[in-house]
Amino acid sequence: MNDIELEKLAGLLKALGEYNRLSLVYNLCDCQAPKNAMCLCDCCSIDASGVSRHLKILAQEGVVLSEKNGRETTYSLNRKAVAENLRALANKIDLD
Amino acid sequence: MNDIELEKLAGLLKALGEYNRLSLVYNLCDCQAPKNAMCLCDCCSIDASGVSRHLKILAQEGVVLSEKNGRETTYSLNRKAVAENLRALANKIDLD
DNA sequence: GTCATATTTGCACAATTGTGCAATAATAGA
DNA sequence: TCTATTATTGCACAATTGTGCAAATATGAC
Repeated sequence: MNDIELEKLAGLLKALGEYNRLSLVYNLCDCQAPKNAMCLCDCCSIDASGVSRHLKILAQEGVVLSEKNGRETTYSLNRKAVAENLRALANKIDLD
Repeated sequence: MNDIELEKLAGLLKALGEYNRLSLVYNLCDCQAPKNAMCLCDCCSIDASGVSRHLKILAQEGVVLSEKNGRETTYSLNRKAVAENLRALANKIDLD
């Protein structure tokens, strides 16, 4: 693991390591279909602009995938990628 | 997963989500025996006080275990606990 | 076109964070 | 005792972060 990859992994963990963002991720875990931002607003205690910014960060770090449909943007978890990164780190720390 | 647990998990991820701290963790991954702080200083570009603070944060979040032996404190990864948390999140995100 | 809905952005601000340097504490060894 | 080593803490400061509010943007519905 080189510096760049480490930096990238740190970015992912940092994105997940904020309460409201992790709440968004948990919320998205349980839904099959992508959700729009308004819908995701309900799961955390901040206003729409804050949710928008958090979703942007999550998208930048590859945690969520966003798709613009007309006037709404829907978000879904980038499940495989995120899980893979987390498992790789877990295995590095503790092979079983 | 209730709010408290989510907060705790966010704390763990946040602790891991900083470049120098993640470097410390990676460094500890590869060593069998606990390392002292001076030794760990070599793996990141900050001074001893910074390393001390980062290790304190990692210890608070349960990432590392510390043991005071005379004038040195040795650190080791809390492997099982950290890996378990990461795998639990990975499974939540992408059950396979 | 107008209006309503969904989202983003600009601005401000308080709070937190990461860092270095110097001082301090704690302790082993002479 | 004195000295060297290891680690932590106090202070300062720049940078980043999370947030709300208001304005702006985009687009669908009419």
